[in-house]
Amino acid sequence: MAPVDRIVGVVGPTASGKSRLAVDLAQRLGQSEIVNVDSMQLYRGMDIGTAKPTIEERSIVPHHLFDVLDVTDIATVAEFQAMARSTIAECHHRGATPILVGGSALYVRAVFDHLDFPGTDEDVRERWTAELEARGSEALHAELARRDPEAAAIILPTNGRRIVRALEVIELTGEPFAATMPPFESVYENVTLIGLDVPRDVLDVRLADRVDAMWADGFVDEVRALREVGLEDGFTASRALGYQQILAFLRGEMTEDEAREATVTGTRKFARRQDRDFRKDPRIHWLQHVATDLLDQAIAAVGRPSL
RNA sequence: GGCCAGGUAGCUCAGUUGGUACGAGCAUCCGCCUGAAAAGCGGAGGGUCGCCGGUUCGACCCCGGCCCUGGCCA
Repeated sequence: MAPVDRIVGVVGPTASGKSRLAVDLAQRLGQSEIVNVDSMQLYRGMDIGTAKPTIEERSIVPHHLFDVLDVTDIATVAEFQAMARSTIAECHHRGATPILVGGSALYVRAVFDHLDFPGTDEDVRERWTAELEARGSEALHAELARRDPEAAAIILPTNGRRIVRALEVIELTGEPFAATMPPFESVYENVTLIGLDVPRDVLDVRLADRVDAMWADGFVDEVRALREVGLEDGFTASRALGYQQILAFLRGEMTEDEAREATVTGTRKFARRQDRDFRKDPRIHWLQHVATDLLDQAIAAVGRPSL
C-alpha cells in the first residue's frame, strides 16, 4: 500500500531523460500519475520543440497539465502553482502518487516551497513598464529606492524587469517587496526529489542531436502553423527556445541554419542554468542518468523521502 | 610565380606616431531571481598580439626573412 500523500519529483536539465524515468517510475510504483512542471509544455501545439511526451506515452500513465494553454495565453508561475497544487490534491484524493516532472526550476519551487506570489495588475504593470521605457532603469531604480530602500539595495539598477515588478507589488500591496527567495523547505510532508545527473560534455552532444532530430521531425512546420494561430503575439510562448529562433527565421531575420545553430547554443545555455539551479536544492537525490539500475535507485530514493 | 589584404582571448574582430593589451561581442565558469524562469539581470577567468632574427633604453606596433589564410593577376 502506497504511503498516504506521497509526492515524487523528477528534475534535471533538458534532455536528461526525465520523462522516461517518470513513466518507468509510475509503472513500477503503480497508482501513479504524472504532472508536468514545465512552463512550455503547458502549451497546446508546442509538441516537437518542447519534446513533449507523445499521446501514446501519455496513454500509458495519466498525464496532467500538458496542453492547458493556448500559445496566446501568458504562462505565469502563480497560476501554475495553483493548478499544480490542486492537481496534486486531486491525485491524493483518488489515492494516486503524483510524479511531478519538469525542468523549470522556479515552477518546481513554486509547487513545493513556501512561495506566496503577491498579486498583479495589468494596468499598474503597463504603467511602470512605460515608465521604464521612458526614463530608463536607473531612474526607476531611484524611484524604488525612495519607496523601498531594502528592495532597491538588493535589486541591481540595470535589472529593469525586477524593478518594475517590485514597484508594481509595492503599489498594489502597500508593503515592501521581498526581494530574496525563501529557503528550500517544502509545504508537503512526504516528498522525494530525484535529479538526473548528466555530465556536461555528454549533455552537449545529446542537445545538439536532439535539436537536429526536432528539425527532422518538422519543427519548422510546427512553428509555421502556430504562427498562423498567433504564436508571435504570445508573450511567453513566443520566447520558447527554438520557437523564438524559428520565428526570427520566418520573419527573414536569420537563415534557417542560423536559427538551428542558435537553438542549439540557447538550449545548451539553458541546460547549464537548469543544472546549476537544481544543484542548489539540497533535497534532491542525484542519480546518474546512465545508471543501468536507474529505476531501482529511484525506487530506493522514494523509499527515503527528502523530507 | 607575382600583387594585395590579413594573421591579437576558444571563435569573430577592435586597438596603439614604438613605452607594462583600454579591448568588444559570442563561448566558458559562477552568482542573483516571488505573477515573462525555455524569460530577465550581474560577476569572473582567459591573450609570450603567426614564427625567427634585427634596430632600439624599450617592439604587438619599425626593418629583414620565413610560415599560414583569403582574394586578385598570371
